[in-house]
Amino acid sequence: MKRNKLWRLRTEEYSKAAFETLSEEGLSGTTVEKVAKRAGVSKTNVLHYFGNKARLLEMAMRYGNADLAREVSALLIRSNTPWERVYSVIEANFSRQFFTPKIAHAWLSLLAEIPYNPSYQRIQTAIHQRMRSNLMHALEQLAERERAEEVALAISVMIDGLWLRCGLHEGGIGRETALQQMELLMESLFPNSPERLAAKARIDEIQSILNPG
Amino acid sequence: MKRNKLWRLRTEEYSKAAFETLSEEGLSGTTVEKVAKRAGVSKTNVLHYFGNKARLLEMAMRYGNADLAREVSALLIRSNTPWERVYSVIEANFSRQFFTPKIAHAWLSLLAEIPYNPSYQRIQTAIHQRMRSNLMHALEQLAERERAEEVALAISVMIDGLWLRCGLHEGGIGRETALQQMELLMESLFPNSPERLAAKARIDEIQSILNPG
DNA sequence: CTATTTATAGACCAGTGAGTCTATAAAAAT
DNA sequence: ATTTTTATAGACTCACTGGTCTATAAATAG
Repeated sequence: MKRNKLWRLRTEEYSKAAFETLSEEGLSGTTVEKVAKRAGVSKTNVLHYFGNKARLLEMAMRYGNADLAREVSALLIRSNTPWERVYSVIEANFSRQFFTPKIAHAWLSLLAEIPYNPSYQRIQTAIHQRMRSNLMHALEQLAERERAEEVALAISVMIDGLWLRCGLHEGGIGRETALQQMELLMESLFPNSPERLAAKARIDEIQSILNPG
Repeated sequence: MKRNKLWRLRTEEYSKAAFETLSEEGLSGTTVEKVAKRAGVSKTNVLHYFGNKARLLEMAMRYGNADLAREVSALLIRSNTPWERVYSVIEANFSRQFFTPKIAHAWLSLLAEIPYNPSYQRIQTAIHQRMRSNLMHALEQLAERERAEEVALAISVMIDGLWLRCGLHEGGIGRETALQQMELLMESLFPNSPERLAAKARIDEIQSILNPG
């Protein structure tokens, strides 16, 4: 089995279709058949590429994360200071394109399965680990390690909580509210920091250039 | 259909069985048959009381919430100050008996279905609404309405996020870490407040008396 | 140009799960 | 005591789902 371009193209297509199906139908409503139909192919074909449903959903999870990871990277490489790196993580997580109920639904569906599937568990652990690592590299330059540690956790837990709410209650929490909440947290954790606010402003601007609308 | 004592007894039993099954098998692994087996009856009988699976899970959701609600009440009625009421909500949510991966798993499973089922949505909205209301009554006496509003949201989002993490990554977040995180948040939001710390200490004590171990 | 591999689909299979039908035991009502 | 209601279970149905088998078209290799 050598993986051609076609192979990569198809797996990408079908992972995407799976993620979208997940977001519209929920986990219980997501069948291989429906994913195939959405991609406009036969379910046999989907199975041909993934072998079984679990691997399909696993790839859907990776697919969903890839977008976010790119967004974080795009902001990180343009960051010059620790504070800018912190805000890169925050802004990317609430980007207009990604922080939507649809996507949050898909995530929720996958999260719920994590405790019962070691593969998903590993993927999710890696995702959290990377967020923690991104935050820690920046925060260690801004506070002692101990505090950096707990602040990094606070930030990422708050991010998770806001995503949860976004998926839960349609029209409840949107980008604005979420960013306002993050800012409440940041301002409380690090009050009176002009550097922090400057960094926030710069990343906000970069983000609105990269990703207008 | 007059609902006897037997009726209430059975629905309670089966709701509990459903909640436990959910926590051990996940949503996809939870079938009416399994719930019935766990309760030691036939699946026909379970269906006799609930009509269909959706209603069974709906009741499981209410069942899971009832425990928490009692815990909150038990602390609230013993609270004398606004700060104590705030900490009643916090402490109850991380009570040793409830803040466990098992229970978090069950919640996660149900949360994931909320976007696709209006009934679940209503229940969850009510739960969030009550938490918000509990927090607001207290916080309005401690800050202007606007700020009380956003602080209440921050607290409840953080609680949700910690529950999410508790369910996700076995051995990741436990009561100690969770309470430490909540305290980081509270200390940042309301620094240098002896009244707040006194309230925390008192509620902590009451809770450890009500619920030793 | 033929042979082999890869991509795709249709038909099919076996398992399962929700919900119903029928039957009987228990309880309540009259 | 008899009739009606409620509780419980076993057998069954029907839909659906993941996955396989077979077949064919397309592509690639030799």
